[in-house]
Amino acid sequence: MPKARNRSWGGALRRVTSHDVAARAGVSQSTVSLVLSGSPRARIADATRARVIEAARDLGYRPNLLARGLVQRRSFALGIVVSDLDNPFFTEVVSGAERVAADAGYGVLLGDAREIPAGEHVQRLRERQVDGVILAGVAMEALPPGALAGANVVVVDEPSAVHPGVESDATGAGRLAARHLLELGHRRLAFIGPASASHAFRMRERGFMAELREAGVALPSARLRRARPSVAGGEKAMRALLREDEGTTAVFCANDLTALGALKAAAAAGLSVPRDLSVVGCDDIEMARYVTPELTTVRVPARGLGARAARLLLLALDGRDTGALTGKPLAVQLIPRGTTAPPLAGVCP
Amino acid sequence: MPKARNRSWGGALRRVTSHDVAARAGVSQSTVSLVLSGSPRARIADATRARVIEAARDLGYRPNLLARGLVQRRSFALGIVVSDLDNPFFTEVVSGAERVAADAGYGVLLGDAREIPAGEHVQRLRERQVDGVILAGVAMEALPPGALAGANVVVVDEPSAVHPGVESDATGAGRLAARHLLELGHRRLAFIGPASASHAFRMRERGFMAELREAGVALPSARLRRARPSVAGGEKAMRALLREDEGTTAVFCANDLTALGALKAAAAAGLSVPRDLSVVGCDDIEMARYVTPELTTVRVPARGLGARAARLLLLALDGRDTGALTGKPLAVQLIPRGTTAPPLAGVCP
DNA sequence: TCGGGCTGATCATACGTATTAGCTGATGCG
DNA sequence: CGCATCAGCTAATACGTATGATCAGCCCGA
Repeated sequence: MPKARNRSWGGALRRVTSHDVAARAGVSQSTVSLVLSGSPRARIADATRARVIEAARDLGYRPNLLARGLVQRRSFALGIVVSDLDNPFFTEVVSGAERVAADAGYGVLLGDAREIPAGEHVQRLRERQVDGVILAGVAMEALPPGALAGANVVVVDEPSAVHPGVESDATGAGRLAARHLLELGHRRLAFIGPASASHAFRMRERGFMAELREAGVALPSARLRRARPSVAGGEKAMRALLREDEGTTAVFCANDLTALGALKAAAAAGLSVPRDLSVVGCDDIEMARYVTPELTTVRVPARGLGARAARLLLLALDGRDTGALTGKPLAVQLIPRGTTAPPLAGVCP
Repeated sequence: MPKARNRSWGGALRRVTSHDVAARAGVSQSTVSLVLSGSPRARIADATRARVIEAARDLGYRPNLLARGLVQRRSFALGIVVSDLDNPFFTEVVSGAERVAADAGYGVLLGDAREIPAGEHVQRLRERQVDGVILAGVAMEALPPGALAGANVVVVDEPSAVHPGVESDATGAGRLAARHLLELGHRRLAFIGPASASHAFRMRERGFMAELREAGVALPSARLRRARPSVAGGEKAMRALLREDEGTTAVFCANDLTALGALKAAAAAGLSVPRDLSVVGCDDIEMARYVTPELTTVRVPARGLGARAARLLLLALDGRDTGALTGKPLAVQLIPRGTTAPPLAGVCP
């Protein structure tokens, strides 16, 4: 059997390199590099430039970004770590960030912090030399100290003295929910949310409470329920609330998944929403429009947060001024739908 | 102002390299490499090994995976390109793949084919030297010829003579839906699905049609509606169906998003589901359980597909036998819920 | 005494690119 | 004619790691 010259199967093809292009164009490798990716002010004769480009096209040359990254000390990739890839809110954040990163020619490395802790993901991403990292839904305290030292990081909905951040108006979200329910006439309100280290959750709760306080409405501790921010968590918390408390007429949930769980539990208990109970969520994930009745919620622009985080990161990498993008929280908006209504009057209207 | 020795701000820290570790441990760089990532059978004295490990720990050494990838010609990363990152089905596929890849120490590069075509994503991923690529929801014909030449590719739910694939039993899904509706007594059936190049969609349709044919039930062309596989597409198609056709008692939609759209249109037309119309979806995305009534659908294990694709890819990269994982489609399962019921009898039961 | 085998480490090089300094010939200028 | 300038290209090197070849001892058997 004769030795195969160019085995196209059973072994990796030899990648075509800039040296191959150089040989075919009759120039040096440096020239190829200058033509194909050098600064545009490089002085190359038009004829030479054309020969190189043609040779590259003929050979199907593709630069090796690992090599480029090694010498430039930039990988033109960024990482994004989210707390829960199964939460539609975070997949929207990812989706928004992916789009602007890809448009800018950046690669996107993904990390889901459910199985592997966020700190570990950050380590790995840094080993891969990503130019920056976006953290969403990850509490800073959950990271080992120094994990982010010297890294370009943008945090979503989490305050940081050292890293720039992108945030939604979480306090405002809580206030909007409270005001909506108060205006409908509710006075016996409950809150379901996580005892989470996550800042956004804390602020939604705080805004809700502040608005109640300012309206002179009290929220007894029995109506403050802790739950993991998932459907199952919301369901469980709602069951407990219904068991231990009689008079609640409206409940605000820290996110939509929780609210969906609450709706489930309410239905299971034979309650009719919004007649017997009003429910407000937060996030406005797509699902919120498909439950019946449709979920009243506070819209948080997840895709916008992701996109803005990516833009901020890219600007910072270019050493550009990031002032214009930082500072002002993204606006949230109450979306009144079908799960809220005035409370049933005591006996008769 | 004295010159800062080690500026920790205002400039990138010099990364600590294996040379630094070598210097501190009093050995050569090669030794460091052998200790930290050489084959375990490398002959290194225990004392030396300990010194190196300690030095690495003290300095916080992290290997540069770009450099490693360059020399090993492996990046230990894989790419995943999906047709639509906003479709929960595909985010589940991604989620499943990410988990097994991360567990195996692989990085995951993400590409969304809505803005940038799949072929372009594949090119970029190959420039980044990913070891393999997973394609989900991407029709092979949509790729420029040769885009995958010489690459390790696993396709999800798309047949390929050249690349290994992972698939669900799409024909079976169509058959299950048909059988379910037939058993309930429906005879005037409709189908809503994309005129898509995607194989899974075609097979779902084909299975549905085959089952009807074998049962001697005809499906007139007015009841075969084309729609983009999204909520909006389903809604539009359902509106058209209701406008142009009177007698339909049940409809099978090629995926759940389409079915949700159909439900929307039905409700808008004043129809009561499942009394006036039965609807069956396909995928069993999480949303399916939150509409009211809950959507009857055929469960396709999205996460399983993603996980299996990743496992298959990793096996292939190790040159291991992939036979055990390939071949048998993943089973699908009818999930009867609230959107299907027997048809209303002609006049009176 | 010599050679052979073994252990434990190092030397040198390659991976594919970007980039700086330098080379060559031609042109301009006094 | 002498020298500086400049366009257009190349040679050489660095990026940080992995790895095959090599080497220094050292012990042992003949």
